[in-house]
Amino acid sequence: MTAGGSTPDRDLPIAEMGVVQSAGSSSPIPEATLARLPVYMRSLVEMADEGISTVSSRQLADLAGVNAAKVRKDLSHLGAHGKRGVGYDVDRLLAEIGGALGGSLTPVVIVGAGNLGRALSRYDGFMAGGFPVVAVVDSDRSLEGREISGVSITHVDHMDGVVRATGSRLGIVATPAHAAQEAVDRLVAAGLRSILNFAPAVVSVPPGVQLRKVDLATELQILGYYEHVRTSSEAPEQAVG
Amino acid sequence: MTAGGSTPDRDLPIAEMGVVQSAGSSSPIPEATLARLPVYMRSLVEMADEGISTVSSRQLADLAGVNAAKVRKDLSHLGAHGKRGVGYDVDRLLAEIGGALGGSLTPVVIVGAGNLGRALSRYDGFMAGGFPVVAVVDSDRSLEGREISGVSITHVDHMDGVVRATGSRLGIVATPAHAAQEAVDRLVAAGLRSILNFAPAVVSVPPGVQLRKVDLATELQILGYYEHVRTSSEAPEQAVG
DNA sequence: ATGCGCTTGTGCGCTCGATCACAGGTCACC
DNA sequence: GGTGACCTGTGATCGAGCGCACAAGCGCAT
Ligand SMILES: NC(=O)c1ccc[n+]([C@@H]2O[C@H](COP(=O)([O-])OP(=O)(O)OC[C@H]3O[C@@H](n4cnc5c(N)ncnc54)[C@H](O)[C@@H]3O)[C@@H](O)[C@H]2O)c1
Ligand SMILES: NC(=O)c1ccc[n+]([C@@H]2O[C@H](COP(=O)([O-])OP(=O)(O)OC[C@H]3O[C@@H](n4cnc5c(N)ncnc54)[C@H](O)[C@@H]3O)[C@@H](O)[C@H]2O)c1
Repeated sequence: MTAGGSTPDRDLPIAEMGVVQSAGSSSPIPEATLARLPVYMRSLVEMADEGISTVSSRQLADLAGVNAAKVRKDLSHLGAHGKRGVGYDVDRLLAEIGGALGGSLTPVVIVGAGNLGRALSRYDGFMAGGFPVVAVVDSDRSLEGREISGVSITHVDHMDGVVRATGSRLGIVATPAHAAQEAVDRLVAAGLRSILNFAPAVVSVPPGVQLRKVDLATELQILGYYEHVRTSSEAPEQAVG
Repeated sequence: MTAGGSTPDRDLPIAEMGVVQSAGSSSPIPEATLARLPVYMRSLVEMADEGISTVSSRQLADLAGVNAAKVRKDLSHLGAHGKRGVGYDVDRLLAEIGGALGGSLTPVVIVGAGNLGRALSRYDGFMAGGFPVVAVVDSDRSLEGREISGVSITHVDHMDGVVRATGSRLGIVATPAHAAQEAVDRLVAAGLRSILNFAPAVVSVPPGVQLRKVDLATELQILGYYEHVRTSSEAPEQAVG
């Protein structure tokens, strides 16, 4: 029950945990930086479209809504050398970030063709971002064969074959919570090593499998907390001057 | 996020550092803890359903997939006193967490009734979690009046009235990226102070407004990065071929 | 050639979160 | 009543990440 990949608890060999070492050409790249690279990329694409060829860390920081020093440190992680006194070359930066993030297409399989699964399947932003949805599976046989934006739904029992046939490298779980662990297990069994889970359930994966979760209910509840605190401290009037 | 509200501690003058403390009853509760409370809550609800009345930090930690000490420290933040040698009372803990997170219902308004907005509107988990979707607005007049799970779509121009009439306290932005800033501005103008943004755009809000974002594309890209690093370090021979 | 303004790259201190470890409290059982 | 197993609450330590601030590099105007 203790999630191996998501929360490195006690039993994991610490040596293997942290980052993905140095076989490739790139450096480790810290998570926090990693999470910002796509944001930079979006801003850079916009600039490139406008014909801007050079950008300073300050400008990029403003567009991305972060600190300029952070931008510089982030970019330094992927060896992107800008010119002092000038800034960074937009096109080169795009290439560097793109390369660091994986560059080529990463086909995605979605498990669960309900409300959320269908919305995700139809989302063209994934395709645009290099993550084409090439397969959708569900346990509901009545959905079998139905098409969603060019991809026909397959029964979850055939996941193995579908994953292999389509070359999916990344799985998205959009099943009810009680089926999430099973869905994840099947994805892992099919050979996937990167999974994004939308179900509000704690699932465990074997070591070496990357599991991330998107917990919308939790996001709402965090906002709800602040809302609650605000209203209960605003109501009793401004006691402190 | 140039947002003044999204990361309170960073943007505020250090003098103001303490969070919301003064008037309210509860302590500040750190973000990291806040994000885990809903997870604990889910596990606790399950246990309560099974008739379990007492839980130790170890048990809860296993269910939530985290460290036991972390559970204890988290719970200590909301003054939830367990009994040494025994554990925590499940029902009391549920009440305490529920109270800390806001307790009562927090009505939600969704901006943008496209793929994602409709999926979110139909999601009954929000209602179950205390966040009923009481309003849906869109700029597309052809959607006006159409119903989604009991809520009829209103034109975005009437947002003010709808928000007031429904008592919405929390806004969800599910518009295209280019309309996100406008949507946020309108929500703020309507009096909302807590917003969850799904659009992949950097939006800014006035100080005091809580803005959180859910960036699905970024999640995929982070996974894609690890996938990329793994494959390029696992199959150096095959890749060269 | 030289000075000046602009920008990068990064060392440093700080805060926050995670984990360990242990003292102190509780209960069951004999 | 005493003993031992168990569990909580928290001080201490460690690491990640953030932002400041500055030295070093670059290019243009003169
Ligand atoms: N809909 C939303 O907006 C939303 C928002 C936040 C979180 N979520 C979460 O996302 C998940 C999906 O939500 P939804 O609204 O799409 O639910 P849904 O009930 O509409 O769809 C779930 C789908 O999963 C399929 N399924 C069930 N068991 C399966 C299995 N073992 N293997 C494969 N497929 C299986 C079902 O047939 C169904 O089609 C849920 O866990 C939900 O909590 C949804
Ligand atoms: N669909 C997904 O699964 C998904 C996944 C990740 C991110 N997103 C993001 O969520 C957002 C919505 O995605 P979608 O697929 O639902 O897009 P969509 O195009 O299907 O829907 C967008 C809706 O917003 C409405 N809209 C446009 N401008 C508006 C305005 N100014 N005020 C109010 N409403 C307005 C449109 O009329 C439309 O109904 C996008 O930013 C997208 O990038 C979507």
